Amino acid sequence: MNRSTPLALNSPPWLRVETTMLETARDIRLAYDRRFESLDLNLTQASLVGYIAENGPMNQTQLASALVLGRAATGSLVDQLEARGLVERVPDPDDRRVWLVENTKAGAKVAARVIEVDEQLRKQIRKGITKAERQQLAELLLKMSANAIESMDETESQ
Amino acid sequence: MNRSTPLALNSPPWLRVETTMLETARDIRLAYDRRFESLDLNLTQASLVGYIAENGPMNQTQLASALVLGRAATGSLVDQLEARGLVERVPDPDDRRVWLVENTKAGAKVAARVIEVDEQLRKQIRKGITKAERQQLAELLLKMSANAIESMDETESQ
DNA sequence: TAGAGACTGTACGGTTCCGTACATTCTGAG
DNA sequence: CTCAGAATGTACGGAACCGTACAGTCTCTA
Repeated sequence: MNRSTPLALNSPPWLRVETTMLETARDIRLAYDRRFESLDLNLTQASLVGYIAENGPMNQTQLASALVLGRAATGSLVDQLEARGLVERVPDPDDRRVWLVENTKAGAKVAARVIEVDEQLRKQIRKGITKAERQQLAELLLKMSANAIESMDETESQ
Repeated sequence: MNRSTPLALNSPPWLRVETTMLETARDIRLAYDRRFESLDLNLTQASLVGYIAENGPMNQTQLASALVLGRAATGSLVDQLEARGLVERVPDPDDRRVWLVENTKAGAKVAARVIEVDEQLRKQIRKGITKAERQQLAELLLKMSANAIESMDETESQ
């Protein structure tokens, strides 16, 4: 046991389930980061490389929306990966504004490992949880997401 | 519809449920931040004030662990709130190293609003979700959390 | 065939948090 | 009593993002 935080149970009373989720998300992100450390990547970087591997070259705006990041952050992310020779920017022949980001050979190799690692870890995280439960979980999450977004829309118009 | 990101469904294929959760957590945090904007607080600040209101004065290390934050971050959080007159540091009579952080009168007032706002938003986020579902959701989350942490412990010893 | 408006990527400053190192203070073993 | 080791809060540098502003391109309408 090398963890000071004793799990979400004795957490702030507000946010109950909500807090639990925030913390679970944090734990999962951390687990992924740890796992990708051996590849010298964090979760975001790994996602980018992996995403390109599965969906082909793509411009930065598309990447940003896929990764749920801003365009600026995505740009600097690509900078980092490009500096390390994992991806490269090639001009889009149809639009001189955009770069198509694609994996280099090295990047493709890393991407394969990324996908492997993801599958492994995902399996571990899902241990003891049935497919039906997962499905229900996903539904609830989406519902909460939608509710949260809806609540923001309301607040805006005040 | 004022949202560019079309929800988690068309997100990176890896991390499926996991990604959905990461994003849901992000949405919820955002919704809280938005909601607390009217009090000029973000979720973290609000949590601190609210937590003290319900649990009484407390030193920073305790606060840090309750908020799942580092001690340094907690310190600067208290700085901010102290500068705004919402909390104050009083010396602990039993230990000259520690400050007891407590709400000022203004802080207590804000805390009451925080708790209200939390209750409201929580209700909205839970719309269409039964208590049983919430309970199951919490269980699944805790299980995933535990799995994630366990996976990190393993990785360490390699 | 302009020219307004939308879109793409980048620059920059700001925020929130982490991790490490540090001075101060407490605590317990001898 | 003393002194090593633990704990508390702070200082500082760094990472990851956001949001805004901007220059360069495209695109569509008149």
